Amino acid sequence: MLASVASSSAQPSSLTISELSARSGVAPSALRFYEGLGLITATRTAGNQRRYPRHALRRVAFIRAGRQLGLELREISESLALLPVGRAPTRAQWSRAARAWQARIDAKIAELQRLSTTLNSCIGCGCLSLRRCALYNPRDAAAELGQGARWLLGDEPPDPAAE
Amino acid sequence: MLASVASSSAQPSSLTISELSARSGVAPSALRFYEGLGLITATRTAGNQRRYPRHALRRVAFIRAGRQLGLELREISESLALLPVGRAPTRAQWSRAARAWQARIDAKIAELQRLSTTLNSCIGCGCLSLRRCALYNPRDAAAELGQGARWLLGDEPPDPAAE
DNA sequence: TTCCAACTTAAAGGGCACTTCAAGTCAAGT
DNA sequence: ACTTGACTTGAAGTGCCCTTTAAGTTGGAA
Repeated sequence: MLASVASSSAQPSSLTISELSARSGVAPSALRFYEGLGLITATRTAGNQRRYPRHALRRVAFIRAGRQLGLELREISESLALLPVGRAPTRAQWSRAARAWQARIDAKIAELQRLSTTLNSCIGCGCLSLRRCALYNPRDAAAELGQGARWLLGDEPPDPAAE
Repeated sequence: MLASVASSSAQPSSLTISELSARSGVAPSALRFYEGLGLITATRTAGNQRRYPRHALRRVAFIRAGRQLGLELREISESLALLPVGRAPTRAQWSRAARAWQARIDAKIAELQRLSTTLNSCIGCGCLSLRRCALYNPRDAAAELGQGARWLLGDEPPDPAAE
């Protein structure tokens, strides 16, 4: 079962696809899929089976982190391009790659916090007007309408016609 | 062009699908799709065209916010069930619905911050070991390995065999 | 009345990220 | 040698979220 080649001890110098799958938590089919997209690479044995260098694990972890972040594989692929394929990244390389993600994470968090405060303010002020609530006009609500009556709960202040 | 029925003034009492589309930023096809899933509803004119009450805009905004959050339409549908279909929500109803989202937003932010600190620590300490880096074993890395040598950059400390 | 833009439907298509399947090959133990 | 489990491929299937298309109807202005 152990497909380790040389060292029978703790760390095999290369991983089979099922080993990489087990250690990364990513299905073999997904790993093949990633390979098809060029996100990871593998060498082949004489019998045409894939063997992954250990640092493929890093790439896969990177991919999963990106997916979790909500990025598409194409975008992940671009960030991944900052890391060397055949060997472990240098500290500088890793730093560059990680920093690229950092920006996206920060943006994502900021976006969520904006949504959060918007929702909170909707609760707090009871502002359920279609025209005034920031939820409806996310990008320009605050700027566009600086003042105006503050009616609660109803969609509109005049026009009591119900439907 | 204006499909407003009664009031020719500022706010039509109901919206055509293209009006709702324009005001929500969601394509008509998506609105029909949402309707098929029961996320929004519309009355029909004598000629079978959809007419949306103005507060449909709120529902659509809610849906988009949820999508932005990364939720599936099925989950959004559940939260949406807290809001009344035929009229504007009361403050209490809105509060309940919004609070449900708040929890998810908070969780998502926490998750992103975890990823952020993980990446940062990887850069800071230069920890690129496959076995030690939190990126590889997100859930148990910190717990599993409390001590050990701190080698930098290489995948492994012994076993200098390259491939 | 005539015209055209906007609307209707059902069905098919598309992008993404995979998974599943079928049919076969490889590796390793007995 | 044989068996069994892990591997290989390409193609098709899946789930989600829509979009596009085709063919026809409606609504409002000229």
